Amino acid sequence: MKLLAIDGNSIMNRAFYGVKMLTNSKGIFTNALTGFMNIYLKETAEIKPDCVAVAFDLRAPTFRHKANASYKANRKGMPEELAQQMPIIKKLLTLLGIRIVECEGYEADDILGTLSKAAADSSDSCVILTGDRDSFQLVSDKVTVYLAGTRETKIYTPERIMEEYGVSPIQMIEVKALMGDSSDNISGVKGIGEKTALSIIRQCGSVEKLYEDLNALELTPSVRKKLESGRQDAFDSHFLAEICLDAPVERSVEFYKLGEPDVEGAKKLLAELEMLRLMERLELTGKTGSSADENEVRLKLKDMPKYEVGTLSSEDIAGFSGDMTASFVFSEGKLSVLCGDRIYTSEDAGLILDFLGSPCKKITFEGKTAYRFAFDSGRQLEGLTFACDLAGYLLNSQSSEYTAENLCLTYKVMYRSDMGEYADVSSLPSLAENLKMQLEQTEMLELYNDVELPLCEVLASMEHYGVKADTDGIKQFGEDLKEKISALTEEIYMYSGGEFNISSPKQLGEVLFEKLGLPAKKKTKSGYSTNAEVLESLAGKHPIIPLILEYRTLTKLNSTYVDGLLKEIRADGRVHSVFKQTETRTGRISSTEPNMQNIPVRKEIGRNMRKFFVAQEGFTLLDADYSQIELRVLASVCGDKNMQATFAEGRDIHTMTASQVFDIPEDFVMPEMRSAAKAVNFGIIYGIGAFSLSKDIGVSVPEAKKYIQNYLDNFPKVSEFMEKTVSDGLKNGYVTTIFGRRRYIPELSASNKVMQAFGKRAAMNAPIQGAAADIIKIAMVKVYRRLRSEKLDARLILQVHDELIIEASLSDKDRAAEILKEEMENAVRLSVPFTVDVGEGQSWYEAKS
DNA sequence: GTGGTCACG
DNA sequence: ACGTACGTGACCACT
Repeated sequence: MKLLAIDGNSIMNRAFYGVKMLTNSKGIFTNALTGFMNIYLKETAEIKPDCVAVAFDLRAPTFRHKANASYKANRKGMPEELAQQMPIIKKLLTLLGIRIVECEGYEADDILGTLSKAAADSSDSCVILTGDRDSFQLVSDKVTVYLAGTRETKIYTPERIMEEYGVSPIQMIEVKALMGDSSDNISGVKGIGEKTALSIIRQCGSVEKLYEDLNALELTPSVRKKLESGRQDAFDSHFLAEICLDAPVERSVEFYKLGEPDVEGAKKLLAELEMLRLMERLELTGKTGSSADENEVRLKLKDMPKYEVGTLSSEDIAGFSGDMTASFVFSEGKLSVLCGDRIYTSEDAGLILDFLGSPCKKITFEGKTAYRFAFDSGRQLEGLTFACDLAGYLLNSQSSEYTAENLCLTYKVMYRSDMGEYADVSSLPSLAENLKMQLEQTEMLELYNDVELPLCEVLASMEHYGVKADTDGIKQFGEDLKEKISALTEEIYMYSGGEFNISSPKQLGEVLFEKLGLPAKKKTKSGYSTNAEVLESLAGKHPIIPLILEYRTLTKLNSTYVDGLLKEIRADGRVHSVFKQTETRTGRISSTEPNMQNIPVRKEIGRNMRKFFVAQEGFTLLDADYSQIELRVLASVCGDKNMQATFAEGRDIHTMTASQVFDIPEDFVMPEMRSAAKAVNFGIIYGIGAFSLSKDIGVSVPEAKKYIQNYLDNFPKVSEFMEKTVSDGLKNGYVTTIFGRRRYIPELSASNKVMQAFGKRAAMNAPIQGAAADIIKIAMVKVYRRLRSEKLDARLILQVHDELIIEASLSDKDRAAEILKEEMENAVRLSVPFTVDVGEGQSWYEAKS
C-alpha cells in the first residue's frame, strides 16, 4: 500500500500565492482551491496512491504536547482571502472521498510525521506532499517528500538530502535547532545561519555531540562564542524542531483508503464556486470504473424530459406559427430545434435558413452566429426573443465563457454533454426561464431587451459587411517599412558593436544597460525595463536610443498592422472583424481578428494605416464620434451644475476645469493649464492617483496632489458621487450604470491594500465607462433600425467605443449622415446634451474629422 | 502559457 | 517598502 500524506496548510498556502486572485461571481475567493486541486491532481496522477490523508493545523487555545505552549502565537495570521478558502477545501476533499486529518493541539507537520511513521511501521510506503522543507527530517527508505514549488515538484529521498545538504534526514532536526526557523518561531542559536549550522552538523552529527566536544572542535572564535552563549537555546530549539511522531490520529493506513466520492455533492459545491474546469477534470477521472458515476448519469437521463426526435422538413417549418416558441441550437452547420414535444434536426442549409426566417419566437444560447449565418446567406433571422449568453454576461460580466454547459452549471439547469447532441437544446427552455427571472430580479431585463439582444443583430450585420481594405496599398506601406527597418537595424548594430535581437527586451536590456553602461531606471520581474518611457528618459544619453524607439514604432506597425491585417483580408477584399459582446467587464464591446478598435491614429506615421480602410466603389465612409462622452456622463450622473452648464452652453470643458482648478477666469487659461486640466479630467474618470497624474503631466507629486484637491474642492458633487459609488460597491458587491448594468467588484473587500485600491478605481470608473458603452449601444440599435426602415443603401460597419462608421452609397450618404448624427445625439435623454461630430471621406483617414 | 510592450478609446 | 489611472487585443520572446 502507498499512502500519500498531504500538508494541507502548506499546499493551500503555496496555491494561494502561486495562483492569481480568482473569485466566483459572488466574490468568494477560489484561487487557493484551484491551485490546491491542480497540485493534487497532478501529483496523484504520478504518485498513484492507494490511500490519501490531508493534514491541517487546528488552531487550538493550548498546545498540550509541547512545553512552550505559545511558541506559534506570533506567527502571522493568514490573509482573510486564504482563510475563507480553508473550510471549503476541507469540505470539497471530504466530498471527494479523501480523508481530512486534524488534531487539536497538533500541527499538520506532526500529523504527517505520525502517519509516515505508521506507514513505515506497517511496511507500507509513504509520500509526503508539502510546500515547505520542515518535513525533510521524516524522509527514510519508506518515506519520500514531494516538495511542491512554484514551477516544479522536487522529490526528496535520503540520498537526495545527503547530496543537497550533506547530512542525513534525521540530522535536519539538529540543523534546525542551530539555525532556527523564524516562520515556526524557533529561535535557534543567535547568529548561526544555515551555512554554519550545516557545516557544524556535518562535523559532529548532533547538537548533543556538539556540546560534548565543543572544546575539541575546530571553530572560529566568534562561532564558538555564539555557540557557548546559545547552549540553552540550542537544546530548547531542538525540542521544538523535532516533529512529533505520536499524534493521536488513526494510524491504520487502511483507514485512509480513497472512499466513494459524493458526486452530486461535489458537483453542487463546484457549481456554486463556479469552478467548472475542475469539475470537468474530476468527472473525467471519476468516469473510469466508478459505478457511482454511472448511476448518476442514468438518474439524470431518467429525469430528463423525453422528446421525439426527427428530421426537420419544410412541412414542419410551415407549421411553426407566430405564437409558438422554438428553442434552437445552431453550430457547425447543424441545427437542432425543440418545439412542443419534438426535437427536429437538420444539416440542410436551405431548411435551416427557412427555419431561421420562420415567424415563430425563438430562443437560443447564442444569437450572433445565427444572425451571421442568415446574413451571410442573404437571409434574415426572425423572432429571436432570448439569447442566453447575453443574459449570462449581464448577470456576471466577469465570467469568462458563456457556453451552454457553463451557463447550465452556473444556473443549475440539467445538462450533461455525454447525453448526446440534444442536451443543449433540451436544456434551453428552463435555462432561459431561469436567466430571465434573474434579469428581472437584478433589474436588468430592460437593458437586456432594449439594448443587448437587439445589438447582437447589429454586430452580426457589421461583421457580415466588414470593411474594404486596400491590399496593394498596405503591401506597399509594408515594403517601405521593411526597408526602413533593415536600415535601422544595421545602424543599431553599429552602435551596439554587434548583432542581437532588438525585439527581445532581455537582449536589448543587456546591450543598453550592461554593454553600453546606460543607467537602468526600472526593473521588471525578468530584468531591465526597456519600455518607451524608460527609453525616452535616456534620449540624449546615447545615439542608439532614438533609433531603438523608431525601430519599435516601425516594427509594431509592420508586424501588428501590416502583416497582421493582410492575414485577415478575405477573398472579398474586406476584413470581417469579430465583435465580441460578452467580453469586457464594463459593457464595452471588443473587436478581434483583426482588432479594428486599435488602429493607429495618435501619431501621423501610424495614422497612415487608416488610408487603407476605404469605401467600396460608389460608396463613401461616414465617421461620427461623441465629444467627451465620459465627462458628459459624469456631469450628468453626479449633478454638478457648473459642468452641466458648460456642456449645455457648448463651452470647452477642459478650459472650464482649468479655470476652477487654477482659480482664474477662463479667458486667462493658458494652453499648458488646459492640458493639465485635461489630464485631471481623465484622471477623475479613471479613479485618480497623484503619482500617475504627476507622471502624466510632468509635475511633482505634491503639485499633482494639489491639483486633485483643488478639483475635488471645486467639484464637490463629483467627489460625493465617487465616494458613494465606492461605498455602495462595498456594500452590494457591485456597482451599476444609470441603465442598470452591473459590475461585480470583489476586489473592494480584499485585504490586500493594493487590490483594494484597484477595486476602488474600478468601482469609480465602471459607472462612467459603462454608461458611455450603454449609450453608444443604444445609438447603434437606433441607427441600424433607421437605416433599415428608411431603406437606405448604407450600413454600420465599425464601432470604436465612442465612434461609429457607416459605409453609405453616394446617393444616400447625406441622409445617412443626418440619421447617424441625430440618433447618436438623441440616443438617451440626460441632463447634458451629447454632441456628435460627423466626417466623410473615401478612407477612414479622410472621414475622421 | 506568461510577461513585456504598445496600439486604441 | 511597494506600487501607482480605467478598459481592451496582438505580437514577440522565452519558458
